[in-house]
Amino acid sequence: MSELSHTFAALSDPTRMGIVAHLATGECTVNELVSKFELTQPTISAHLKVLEGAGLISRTRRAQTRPCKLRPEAFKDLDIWLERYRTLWEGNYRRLDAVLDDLKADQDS
Amino acid sequence: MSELSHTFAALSDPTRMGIVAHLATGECTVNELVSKFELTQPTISAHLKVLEGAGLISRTRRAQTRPCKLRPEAFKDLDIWLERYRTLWEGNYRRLDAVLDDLKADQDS
DNA sequence: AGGCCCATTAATTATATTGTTATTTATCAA
DNA sequence: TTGATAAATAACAATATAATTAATGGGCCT
Repeated sequence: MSELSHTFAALSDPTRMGIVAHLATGECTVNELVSKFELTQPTISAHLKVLEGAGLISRTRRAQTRPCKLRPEAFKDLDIWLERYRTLWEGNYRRLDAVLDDLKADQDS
Repeated sequence: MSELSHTFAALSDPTRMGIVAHLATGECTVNELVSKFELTQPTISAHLKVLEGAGLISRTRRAQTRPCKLRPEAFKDLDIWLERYRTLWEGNYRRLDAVLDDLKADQDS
């Protein structure tokens, strides 16, 4: 149910990629991101909403702030998707059977 | 110069994800894709243009047809990007040093 | 309660995306 | 050269995205 196309859409904006890269260093609040990227605060909030909707980040409440952090599961899902294509550039020393099964399943759907 | 955000944008459309999945089975022409996805030929052509612009596919000329195939380098680039985040969900048995170096480089830019 | 700070929501604008139909270009084959 | 087929381009409509400013909501102080 994770709708990977939403994840890709969320990552298709350079600002959001930047936010994600920044969050890789650890949690941070909206205003911290506002001062890092030269955009207004509502713009940053909108980007965070997209990232959250795609499952790339999660948010909590701490006093007045709403710190966000990366959601590992989203990245794991990306890796699983990419796995299908790994044989394109790597020797096929990984699970080629799984790749073929996936493709078969796609054709049935 | 590979502009990963373009790659993500290209993959953010379900039709284009479908095209990519289909191309994983091998080369195919525009019309083959038209009959697989229920969209008009110009629409498919437009999608292919986006995928080509993002470097995800390459195209050749064979008689009247323009077969397309996946470009492994694009997927490799995705994997390299994802590498930074792998420590989020895996034990950090991979190149943690490289991850930290990357983050440092980002902050300088 | 009143003020301050962090963040969201509303309204608006400009631009990009995705699809359509109609037309054009290009290659093959007779 | 003519006709057929493959694909690209043009013109256009509908919707989505990303940014802004202005207004609102909510938690923390004294």
